[in-house]
Amino acid sequence: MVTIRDVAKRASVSISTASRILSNSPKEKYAEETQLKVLRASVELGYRPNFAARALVSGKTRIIAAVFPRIYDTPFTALASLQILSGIEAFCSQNGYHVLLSSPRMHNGSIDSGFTDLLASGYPDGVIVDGHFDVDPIMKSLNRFGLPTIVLGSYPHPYYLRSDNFLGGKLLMQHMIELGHRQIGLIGLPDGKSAAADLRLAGIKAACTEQGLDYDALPRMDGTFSSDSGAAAAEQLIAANPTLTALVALNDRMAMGAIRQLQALGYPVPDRISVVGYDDLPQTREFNPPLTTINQQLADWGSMAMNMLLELLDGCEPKPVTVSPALIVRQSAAPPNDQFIRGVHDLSGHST
Amino acid sequence: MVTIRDVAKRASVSISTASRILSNSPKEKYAEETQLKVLRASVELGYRPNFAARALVSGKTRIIAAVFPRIYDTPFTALASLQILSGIEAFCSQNGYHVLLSSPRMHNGSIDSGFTDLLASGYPDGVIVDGHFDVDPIMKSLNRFGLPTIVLGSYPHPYYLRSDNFLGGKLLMQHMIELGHRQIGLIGLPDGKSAAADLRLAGIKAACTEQGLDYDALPRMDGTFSSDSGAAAAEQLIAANPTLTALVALNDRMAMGAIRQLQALGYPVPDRISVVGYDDLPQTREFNPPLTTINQQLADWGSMAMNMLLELLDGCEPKPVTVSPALIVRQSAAPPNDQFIRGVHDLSGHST
DNA sequence: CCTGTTTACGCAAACGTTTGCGTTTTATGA
DNA sequence: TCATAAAACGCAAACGTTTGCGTAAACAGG
Repeated sequence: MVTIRDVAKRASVSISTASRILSNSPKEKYAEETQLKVLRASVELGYRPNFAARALVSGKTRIIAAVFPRIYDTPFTALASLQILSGIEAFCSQNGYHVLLSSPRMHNGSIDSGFTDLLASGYPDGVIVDGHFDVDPIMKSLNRFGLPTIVLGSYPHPYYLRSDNFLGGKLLMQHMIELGHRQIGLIGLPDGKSAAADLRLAGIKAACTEQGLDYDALPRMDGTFSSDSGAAAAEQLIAANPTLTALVALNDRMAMGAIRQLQALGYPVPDRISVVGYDDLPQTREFNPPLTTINQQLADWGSMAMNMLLELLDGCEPKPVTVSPALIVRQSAAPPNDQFIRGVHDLSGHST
Repeated sequence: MVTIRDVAKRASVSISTASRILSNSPKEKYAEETQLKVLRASVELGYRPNFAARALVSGKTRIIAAVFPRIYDTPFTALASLQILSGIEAFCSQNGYHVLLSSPRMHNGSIDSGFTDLLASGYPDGVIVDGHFDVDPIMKSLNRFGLPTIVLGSYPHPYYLRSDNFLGGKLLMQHMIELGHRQIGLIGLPDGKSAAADLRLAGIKAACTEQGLDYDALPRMDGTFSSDSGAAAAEQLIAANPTLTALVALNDRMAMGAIRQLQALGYPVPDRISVVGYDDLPQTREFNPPLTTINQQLADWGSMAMNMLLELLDGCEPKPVTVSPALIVRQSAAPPNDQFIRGVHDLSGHST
């Protein structure tokens, strides 16, 4: 291994001079000739600063821990997490940071000791936690060690980055109402199950109120996030309310399940009934029909979170950020089709 | 920060004694009383060894770099990568290692300098590279720094971990033949495009030869990995060969596209025609019908790769591993159905 | 030519560990 | 009781950097 000592010797300067030139500390000035000597020696020897030594003296590792508790459990949310991770990593590699991936596992109630050791050993300079799940024990550990932390999602924390789920729900419902739908079924989630879902529903309600629709009169069926639960909810909703012209699901998976079920029952989407989702999962683009949904701009989250974290590392107080989602109009929602509505009872007889 | 010095002082022993007891070096023996004193002092003060100092003196960081070049590009292969990553991380956290995630980006032809800096700075002790894509420039960098490396996939390397694609293809084809299919269409990939695909085809051919089927006579249409290309291939195949009773696709995405297209054209799967894929993507389970496919045991790859890497770090020569894939029988393939075969021309008239 | 200031650079301590070797204490044997 | 061996522990160097401070050289003004 070629050390800074070797470089200094070859350039016939002292170690401190070499160090200062190589890490171009801003304050000091050096003769141009000296700089060149050192720089040349450095490349000739292929010098690479030893990171451990740097970390030891500076107290900074330039490592960021990305804590994504359940990234491996559920393939669907995993893709969303990956989008965020991608942003984090891109930002880090451009700014000389590195990403340590950590997915702490629960060991009969308490956290994986590997995780706490990681935090305690002065390893990462800062942490970005995916707070979309229940991360209470994790946050407790983090607080204990006082590491600069940014939280993604709804978990309460002074430095958060989250999506405006209220706005998202509102945008989605506004779109359906503007298309002309009045008979709208909701595929929801049980109240209190997910903070994000509750807010989306609140947004939906707000849109109704604004447009003079009675939210409480809308038929609603709750699912469990999964595609199958969406399918079941759709079947029950349409059976109980044959005049529905639209279904609003609180996530894409349930929306896709609903569409598949409706198609199987002989209800073309969107010709007979419109269905929209929420999340803009990658596969919704390849879905048939491509899904109208809400995109949370996850691709930008990584760099935004890192910017906040770097502020925090600089000792500043970053402002928490609430990201505005965007409506993505594709082909699973269309204006209600009178022809189908009149023929609804005949049509439904087709289904097996 | 509480250092080992503090612990030593509180236990009134020397630093070296404290160090040896805390890092329980095997050779030395200490009076039980001393051990207790030190251990007690350690927990009372909440001592955590400083990782940078350890790394500096030992020359080992206990960091493993997981290099997944295009993990963020393609959501589909991303899920496979995540499965592997999950295994790597689980193994690492159980063995006191940490995972540094790196997805080097190409910058007009040459690699992201952040990546090479990472490797050169003595950061990771070892590297696991996903060699399923074109990783030539990355491997060049790695070789330059001589880091212990394990390669996943078909990229040529002394220490590899790969799937037996030949066997997978063979298992898949055998299954179709055993179900009774003889009129089988292939949804392939252009020869030479992917080493894995070529081997899968070779395995398919071998199964044919064994069972007395003329491989070269099988109608084949090549796709481009994507769902849409699978749909197009299926449509052309069935149009040109109306007596086909089965389609074998070289990956799940094309298989799923094919099924969707066939269903849209009025060919029920698997009643009229069977379709199988390869990869066992997570979504194939929720697909309708659930896909019969080949599982590559990716969940085990992480720990296997890590075992190889640790051997390498110990100075041993790990044996490269070829993992045997497994046939996953679900519901997208069934025996050929004579009734449908006879009525094939009538049925196809139904499609729009 | 002398004093004072700036510029350019070097000395050495410090960061928190590990570890080879030396030293002290205790146990062993005669 | 003394020599010897074994056990238990401490000293100090080393890992590769960064950085506060000191110093020599160059330069300015009088």
